[in-house]
Amino acid sequence: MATKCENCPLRRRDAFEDLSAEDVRFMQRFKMGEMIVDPGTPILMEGSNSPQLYTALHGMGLRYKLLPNGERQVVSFIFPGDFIGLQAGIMGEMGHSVEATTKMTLCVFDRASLWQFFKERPERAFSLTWLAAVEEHFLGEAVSTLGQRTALQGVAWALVRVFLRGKSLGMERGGQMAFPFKQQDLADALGLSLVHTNKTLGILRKRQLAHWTEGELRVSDLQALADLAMVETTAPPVRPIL
Amino acid sequence: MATKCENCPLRRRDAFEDLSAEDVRFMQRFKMGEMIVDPGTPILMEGSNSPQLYTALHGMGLRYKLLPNGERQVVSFIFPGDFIGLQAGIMGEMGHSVEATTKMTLCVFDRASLWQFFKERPERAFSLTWLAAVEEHFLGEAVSTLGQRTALQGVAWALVRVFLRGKSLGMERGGQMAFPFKQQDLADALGLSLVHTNKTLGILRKRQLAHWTEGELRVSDLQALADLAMVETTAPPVRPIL
DNA sequence: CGAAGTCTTGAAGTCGGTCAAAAGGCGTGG
DNA sequence: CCACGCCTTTTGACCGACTTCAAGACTTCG
Repeated sequence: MATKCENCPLRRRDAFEDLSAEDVRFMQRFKMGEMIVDPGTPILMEGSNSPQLYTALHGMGLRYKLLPNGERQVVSFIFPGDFIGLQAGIMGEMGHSVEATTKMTLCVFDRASLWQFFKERPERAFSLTWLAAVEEHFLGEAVSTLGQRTALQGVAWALVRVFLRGKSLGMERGGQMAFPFKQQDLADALGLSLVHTNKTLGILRKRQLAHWTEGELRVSDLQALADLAMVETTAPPVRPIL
Repeated sequence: MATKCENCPLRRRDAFEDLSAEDVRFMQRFKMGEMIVDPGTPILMEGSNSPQLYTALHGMGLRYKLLPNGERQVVSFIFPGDFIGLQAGIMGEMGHSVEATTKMTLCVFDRASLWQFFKERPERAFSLTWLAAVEEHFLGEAVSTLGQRTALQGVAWALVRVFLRGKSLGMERGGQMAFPFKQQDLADALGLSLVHTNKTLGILRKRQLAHWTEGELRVSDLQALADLAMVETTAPPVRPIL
C-alpha cells in the first residue's frame, strides 16, 4: 500500500521546503510505486544506468565506491528524504554504488520523468539542481576532512554532521538519535582503519563528547564536539524534496 | 572587446557538446561581458552570494576551502570551459573560494539569469544540472583518492585526471601540456605535505611515468601511470558548456 | 553450544609529516 | 653586471599519527 505524496511523512519535517498542492499532484503522477528492501540490499551499482530513481522514505543507507584493489570508500550516509540516482538520471551513469543499511522504503520514479520536470515544471527542475548543489557542497567538506583533519577531528566532524542532519529530520530526542551503522562504515567514510576509528571513538567517549554504541548516537556536548571538529553547529539548510 | 558566443573558441573543442544556433543566441543575451583577471586574483569567496557567475574562457584557476586553523584544501583545478559559481547561483552561497592561478578571461553572467534558463530553456537548465552532476562525480573520486589511495597513487591519479582533461581540451601536444600550478597546490589538493609531494613527484620522474617541471606536464607512459593510479584512461565524457 | 560478526585492546611497524637547510630561478636596484 | 631578496624546488634526518597484525570479549543466531 503505497503512501500518497499528499500524505508523505517527510514533507512535514521542517528540514524540507514546502511544496505547493499542485507540485504534490505533479510528483504523484510520476511516482511509480514503493520498494521495500532488506538490510544489505544493493540499490544502484556504480557504472549502472538505472531506469529507476528513488527517494528514501524510511531507513538509512550508504553510498560507496569500490577501488580495483578492493578498498571501499563510503561517500555518504543516506538519510530519509535523500534522492538516489541523480547521476544516472542526468548523466546516464552512477559514480558510486548505493545499498541499504537498514530496512528501507523507497519511493520509485521513472528516470524518463526527470526530463518532464525540466519541460513542464521548472521549479521542480530547479529543486533537483539544488539537491545536486547541496551534494557538491557536502562533498567539498568531506574532501577537506579527508585531506586536512586529523582522525580525531574527522570523527568529530562526521558525528556532528550526522547529528545535525538527524536533528533537522526530527530523529533526535534528548540528545540521542539512531545511527545504525558499523564502525567499519565510518572508518571507510573517513579513510581510517577500523582499529584507529574504534580507538578514536573511545577518546570522544572518554572526553564525554559523544557516545556511539549499539546503533545509538548520543552527543553530550555538541558545541565542544563541533569546536574540536572545526565546524559550525548551524542546522543544515532547508532543502527541496522530490 | 568581448568575444561573441557565436565565435566562442571553446565550442569548437570536442570536449563540449554542440549548441544549437538558437542556444548560442540565447546565451549571448545573458552574457554581461568579459572579465580579465591577473594571477592570484580572488574570483569568488566561500560563503559569498555573488550576483555574478562565470565561465572560464582562458586560463586556469583553483577552487579551495580554508579551515579555521588555516589549512587549505584545494577542491579542484579550474580548466577552460568550467562554470564558476553554481552553488551561489542555486543555493545562494558558495561552498568554496575560487581564485585565478594564471591570467584568466571570464565570461560574466547575471545570477538572476539562471532562473531564465529553467523557465525558458529547459535544455540549458538540464545542461546546468549535468555540470553539477559531473562535479559530484569528480568529487566522489577525489574523496576516494584522499581516503584510500597512497601518496604515490594519489599523485598519479591527479596527474592522469589533469592530463586526460587537458587532452580533451586540446591542450596537449606530443604528450605534453601546460599545468601552471605549484607543487604546494597539488599537495593541498591531495592532503599531502609539500615535502612528500615533491618526493613523490620525484619517484614518478625516476620511473619515467610523468615529468612535471616548470609548469609543463609530460606524461610518458599514460597507461602505466593510470594502472598505478587505478583509473581508466578513457576521455572524460563530453560535457555541456554554458 | 558452536559459529559468525562486531567491538575492543595491545604491540610493533611504516607511511607520510615536520624540521631544517641548501640550491636554483627571477626580478629589482645599486 | 652583480648583489640581494623572495619564492619555489629539492634533499636529508628525525618523529609521530595511523596502520597492520594478533587475540580476546561480547552478541546474536541457528
